[in-house]
Amino acid sequence: MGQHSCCNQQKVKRGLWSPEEDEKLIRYITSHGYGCWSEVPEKAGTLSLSLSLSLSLSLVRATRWLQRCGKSCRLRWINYLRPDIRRGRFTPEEERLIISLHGAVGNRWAHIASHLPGRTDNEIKNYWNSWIKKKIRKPPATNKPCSDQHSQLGYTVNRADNFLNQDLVMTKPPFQDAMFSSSPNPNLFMFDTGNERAELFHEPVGLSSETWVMNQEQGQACPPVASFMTTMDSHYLSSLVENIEGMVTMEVQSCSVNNEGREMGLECLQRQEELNEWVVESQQCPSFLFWDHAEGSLGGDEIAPTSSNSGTILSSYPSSL
DNA sequence: AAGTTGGGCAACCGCTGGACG
DNA sequence: CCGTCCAGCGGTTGCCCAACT
Repeated sequence: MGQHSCCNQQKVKRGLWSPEEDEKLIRYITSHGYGCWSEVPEKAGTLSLSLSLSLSLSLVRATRWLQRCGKSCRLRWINYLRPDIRRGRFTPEEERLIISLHGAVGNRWAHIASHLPGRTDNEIKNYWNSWIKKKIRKPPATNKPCSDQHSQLGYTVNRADNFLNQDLVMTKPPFQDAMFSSSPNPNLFMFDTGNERAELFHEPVGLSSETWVMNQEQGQACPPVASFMTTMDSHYLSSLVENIEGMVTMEVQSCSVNNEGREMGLECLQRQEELNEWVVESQQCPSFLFWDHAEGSLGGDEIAPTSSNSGTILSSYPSSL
């Protein structure tokens, strides 16, 4: 546990920043900008020296340098002192965006922050972690909007809590398009690939109720079941269950993934038949999420053609999200 | 009133990758 | 190609303070 390399040169202070230190940094950055963070502490202190002529010499000596490492200065500026920082509670819109983006990109806080002007990655990360803690502690809800319908249909309505103790695969490189290209029902899945992943979360294809199609088998109008696969972590799963009205949760236990996803697809197909009934009854438009909690790695190139994975199918992704 | 607990969050640490000599 | 430096990132720590006992 050594000091960071940039902190070796001289004795640096750690811990909370004092208002004086903040002032030094702000003065320096606003008048000079920041080029090389490692130079900021000394230069900021020098600037402060010229502004501190009225102080006693000893005090000036003591404050000559901003006794922080450049890294600390950078962090302080980016996370706290920057003028465009937006503070205060997250709005519901921001919350939704965070949930959506987190589902798409995982713990890439900087990426998520880039979509929320004025918010820092640190802030979002802290928010997410504390928020999730709260969610986990919450006692299980007893009246999910769809629970009645699902119990009638024999669906398993899961709560996030049921999954939180399982080993989860955090967001991994996305699945490959070709991975399950010959899945028995091509409508059942869409596969998120690379950069398209986030878009899928924003605008799940086929979720519009205006594009309902005839279900040939049942002869009834039925919304297309737009589906996509993703790896999800427990946090995101929790947020879905807790916040999305009309959440439908379906589970496929211990399905295996063979080289073409056939076996998994078959099981999903059975589920889809059940789902179709529900769709007709409820006039709702769900989609599938595939949540993998398999042992070992899953996702992207790491999916070996013959690997066997357990998995969970979660459905419902209302278009209102 | 004093001690304890837990949440919020600022700050730190270690790692990674890009730039550059 | 290799080594060094540095910015940036995500995980983690630890402090502060309010709520609770």
